[in-house]
Amino acid sequence: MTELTTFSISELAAEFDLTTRSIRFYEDHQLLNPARRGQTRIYSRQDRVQLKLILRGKRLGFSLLEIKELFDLWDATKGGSEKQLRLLQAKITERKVALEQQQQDINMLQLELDNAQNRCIEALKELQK
Amino acid sequence: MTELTTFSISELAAEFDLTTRSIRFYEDHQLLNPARRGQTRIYSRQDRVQLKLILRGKRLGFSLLEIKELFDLWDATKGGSEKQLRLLQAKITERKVALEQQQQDINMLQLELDNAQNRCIEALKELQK
DNA sequence: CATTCGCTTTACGTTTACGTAAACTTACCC
DNA sequence: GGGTAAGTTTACGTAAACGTAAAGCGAATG
Repeated sequence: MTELTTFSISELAAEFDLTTRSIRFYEDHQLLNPARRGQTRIYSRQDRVQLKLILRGKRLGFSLLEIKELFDLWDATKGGSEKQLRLLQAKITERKVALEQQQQDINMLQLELDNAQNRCIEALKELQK
Repeated sequence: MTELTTFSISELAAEFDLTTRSIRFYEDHQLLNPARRGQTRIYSRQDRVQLKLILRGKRLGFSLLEIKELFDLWDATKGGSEKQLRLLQAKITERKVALEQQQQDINMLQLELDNAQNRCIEALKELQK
């Protein structure tokens, strides 16, 4: 019962619809850290999860640098000093505030889109006559 | 009873915490279209609303081009042909789907941030001992 | 054994969203 | 009317996030 537990770079590229160039770019900027067999990159399921997180962050408008910051903060939790941990707390809170702002933005925009849609429907009705 | 109904470029820059350069940049790319008194730009409340929308779009990770597209679509509603209107419908739906995806992303990320926060709190408790 | 296929590094090019500097009007204040 | 504060255009610079091309390695396939 051998589960598929590793991935090649092009498998991941296909699955998430991005280029291998992008994936290597993320690695260059330390957002990924796959194992190697010789020169070839081998991605674990953990690496794949990590990639998912990157893409999620991107969809939310975070820069790669900000995403890296979040990863680093997360890693720092293990064995951080009190000062580190308090800073981490602050950062997390900061993110949460930003996300709440985004929630609001989304709600507003959804209202406007609904609005536009109605206007659209009305206009179509007009044309029907 | 004279209400404050127009704004200078630096007033808006101050209010929304951006540079005048940015505001002029948006105009260059047809996201704004303020009146002029001589050379000087004069922004109406409508212009201010428009600027708000731009910033909201940006916070949601839209590019300026995408934001312009939304504006154009909105404007096209007045006096669009049926074909235009149907295309607009499709675009709006597309946007709504993307926003729902973002909602999900936000929810997931919020869970993870809560998670991280708890982990943080636990780590602090450990240090307390 | 030659080739093809996928992966690799290296490196220069491109787009987006502004920053920054220069050189110039316009408006207002004393 | 001289200065200064705020506005203007023009133009070159820059960081982020890749695209794309070149040139090479390693394995497997006919």
